[in-house]
Amino acid sequence: MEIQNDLPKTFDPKAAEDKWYQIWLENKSFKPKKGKQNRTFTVLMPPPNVTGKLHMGHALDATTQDTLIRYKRMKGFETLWIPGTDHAGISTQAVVEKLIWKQEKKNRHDLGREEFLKRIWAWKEQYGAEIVNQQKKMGVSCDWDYSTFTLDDVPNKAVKKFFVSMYNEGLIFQSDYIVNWDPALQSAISDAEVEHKEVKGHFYSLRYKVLDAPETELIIATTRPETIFADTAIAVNPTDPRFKHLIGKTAVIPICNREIPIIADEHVDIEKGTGCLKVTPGHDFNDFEIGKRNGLPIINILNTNGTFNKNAPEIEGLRPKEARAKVEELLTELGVLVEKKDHVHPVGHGERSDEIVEPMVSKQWFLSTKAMSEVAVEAVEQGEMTFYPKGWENTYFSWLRNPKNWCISRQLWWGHQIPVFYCRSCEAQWASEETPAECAKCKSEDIFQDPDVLDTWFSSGLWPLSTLGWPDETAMKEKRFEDFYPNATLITGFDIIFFWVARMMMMGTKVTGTPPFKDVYIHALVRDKQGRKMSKSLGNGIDPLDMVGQYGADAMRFTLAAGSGYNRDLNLDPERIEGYRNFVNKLWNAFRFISPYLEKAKDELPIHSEWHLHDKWILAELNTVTRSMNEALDLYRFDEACSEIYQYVYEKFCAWYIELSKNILNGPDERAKVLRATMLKFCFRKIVILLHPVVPFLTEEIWSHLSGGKSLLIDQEYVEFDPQLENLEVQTMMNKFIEVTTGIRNIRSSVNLKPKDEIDVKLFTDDKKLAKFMYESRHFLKDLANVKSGTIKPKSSEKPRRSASLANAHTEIFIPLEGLIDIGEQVSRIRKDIEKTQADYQKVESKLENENFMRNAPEEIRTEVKEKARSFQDKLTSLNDILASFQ
RNA sequence: GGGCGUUUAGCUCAGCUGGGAGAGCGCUACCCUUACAAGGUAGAUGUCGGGGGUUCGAUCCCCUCAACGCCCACCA
Repeated sequence: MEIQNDLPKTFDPKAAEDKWYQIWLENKSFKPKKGKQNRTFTVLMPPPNVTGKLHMGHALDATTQDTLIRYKRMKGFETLWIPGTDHAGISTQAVVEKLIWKQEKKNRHDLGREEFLKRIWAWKEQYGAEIVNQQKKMGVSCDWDYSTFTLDDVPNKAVKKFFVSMYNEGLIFQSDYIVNWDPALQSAISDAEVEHKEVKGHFYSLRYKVLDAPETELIIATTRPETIFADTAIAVNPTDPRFKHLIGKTAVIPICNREIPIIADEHVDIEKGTGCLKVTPGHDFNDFEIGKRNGLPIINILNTNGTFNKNAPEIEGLRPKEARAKVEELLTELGVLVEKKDHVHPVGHGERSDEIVEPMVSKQWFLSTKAMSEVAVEAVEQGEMTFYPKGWENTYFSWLRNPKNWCISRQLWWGHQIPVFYCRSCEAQWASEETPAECAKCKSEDIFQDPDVLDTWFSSGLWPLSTLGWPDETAMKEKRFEDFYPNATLITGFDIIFFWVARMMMMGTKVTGTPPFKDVYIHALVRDKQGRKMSKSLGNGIDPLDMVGQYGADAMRFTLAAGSGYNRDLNLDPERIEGYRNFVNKLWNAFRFISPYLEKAKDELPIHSEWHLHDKWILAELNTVTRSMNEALDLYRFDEACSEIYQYVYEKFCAWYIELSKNILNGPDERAKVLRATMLKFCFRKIVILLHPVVPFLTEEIWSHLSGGKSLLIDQEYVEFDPQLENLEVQTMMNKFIEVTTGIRNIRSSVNLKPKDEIDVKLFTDDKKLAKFMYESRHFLKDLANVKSGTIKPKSSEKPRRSASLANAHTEIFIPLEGLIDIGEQVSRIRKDIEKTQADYQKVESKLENENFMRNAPEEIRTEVKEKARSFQDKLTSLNDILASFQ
């Protein structure tokens, strides 16, 4: 049969991708539409940072979310997927500062706040647009009209509204408190932004003099000798017998010779170090607490850039590393350095700058999260919000059950400026959503706004609200806040469970009383094929757009979806994308095969009685895969959904159904031809519907042919399980048919028959239904295994001698080739099979002989095992007969 | 120091409530067979990390050891 076909042999993704994306946009397919579910389904895209280009993690975000949203849309939910971008305070400011320094050798202070912000906005416009462009290439079906940037008007209002209300409630407060100070950024950062890394340092033991007890010397161990200038006490444990008598006495700090009290504090660990702790309330978190408990003064010895100030005159102007060397030198000179040994210990580093963070006391804004975090924990405990996979709730809990005040102020320029105002005349301080013209108290016009900006995650925490218009009533109405809040599912990576998920839960629940989403699906982290994190320094990053260009968006999406289940790593090998590109192309070619028959095909299925056994089978299998896919997608098992449909398309549909159809489509029976064409079309429509959420472009392209261009696939209803299509009997029959056919091919291969060599096959089976079906299928066997002639008889019939042969549980297959085959080879092949079957048989037989098994195992299992034993026995009998025929 | 996770075919991984070890890629042989060589047919490969326990039965449950990875933690 020569097929006249204008369709190209390989699918060209490029043309289809741009074309269909444009059409979907024009058709407003991404906009929410009421469906048969009469329910909304909202997904919030984690807004990418405007720092640069998208990476594979974003592609995974996009793929899983788009798959979910297309699936739910087709299932009849009124879906809304909200895109957006994040200003990413520190990151973006740092990137732009670096760029300006490189190009103009100017820092932000040289430019001034206004000019510098102008530059960042220009950067944002450029990269924001590029991000959107990249997302479109991946096929994301989000509602672009909802697109929001964190510094837009409404999010600004949200931030101010929340801040002011928390300020007035007393939950946001300003305090001189010890914070993580990043000297590179010259800003405070939050606990969550500090990474602890193991650092090689030294343990210094210093000798202190004690006044009124000249015979006593205290030995103090420290890793940071340079901080002695800020010490305001020595602490010992109140129960420590070694030092009890010294409590209340005075010690003298070497170098600066300042006198400090020896105090008692529970915090001091008797076992650790020497049992004596130098207390530095200005530059250590624990010491700060000790200082508060004991009313100690605080001394700050650092400048904001990380150098030492005049409070440490001997090392003024030096950086900590140099200062340490200098202090070591001085201590040695004084003879008070008793010991110095190597010591590995964890040191906090800034997440963005990678600089050592210096604890420092400074005036910052804090949000008290204690009450909010309790509510956020409860929401998950009571099932109002569920993590998929469930294990991640532990991570979430561990963070929220140990709440600390969140330092929300940053000494940066790029971000939401803190809406707190000060009066120079009367020193009043107040928070306001509107920018005031005068002091709220004394009406003076000499007022100014707090120069700091808020932590980026402050606005991120309000994202589910602000993207739907909150708190602007007009915007909320327009964006249908009531209908779309709360979100259905949040999809994101585990690295931001603390930063983002926890904060959204706290803040969203605080404002509305309802958690911002019902499900949180945590996807894996994309790594390279060796499992290493993709990073610039390793140069192992894969650019999603490169992959789209090389293999097509569909192939990349399928690869990412196929790798997304409940795993925490996704090791991506570009070869896998190539493999799935081949799958996409396979589907295309299956369609090419069908396309000439589409004209003949009817749109409605004929009545059931006309269906061929093949038809019943392929529909039953389709039904099975439909159920699996629905179940898998409902549980965010994208990997299972993909493997189910992959298997169906490749094995069931292409390898068997299409191959079996050729005979009919080439045959003389016109009615059968129409029926088969109709069936092929029907199944193919279902296949592309099932696949569309993962593989949107190719399926839409094929749909345009299947539907005659009358409708869009994106708008179709998803396939649902149909109990009427179940047909276990037919599936069993086809499995036997496939076994026999494969058996014949197996024999052919074992005796090196060429595909062109026609054969005569003698089948022996006692399964009458199978015998009948095999007989009816004789023409198909010609196509499938080049069988020219054959017979089917009961097993008791006389069998050919010395033939190439094989047996399974139900059928013995003989290909008479006397004189053409190597008898020895055949005999050894049969013997090997006997051995294996014998072993299998003995395994199950021993179970049946085991009294305990027969007594304890459930009926179901016993029957199953008996069934197996019988089939192994049947196969053995047949194999032994065959072996005998060679004697 | 605390917590979590991983360990199954050469590679990447699946294996859902315990009941004859799977997929994809790769590999081998043969085939340009009339949708597809980005293809077809057939095939090889596993002490399911080690040890113990529960059970009629363990890749799956419990204990223990080991290796690797991640997160958290006050830098004495």
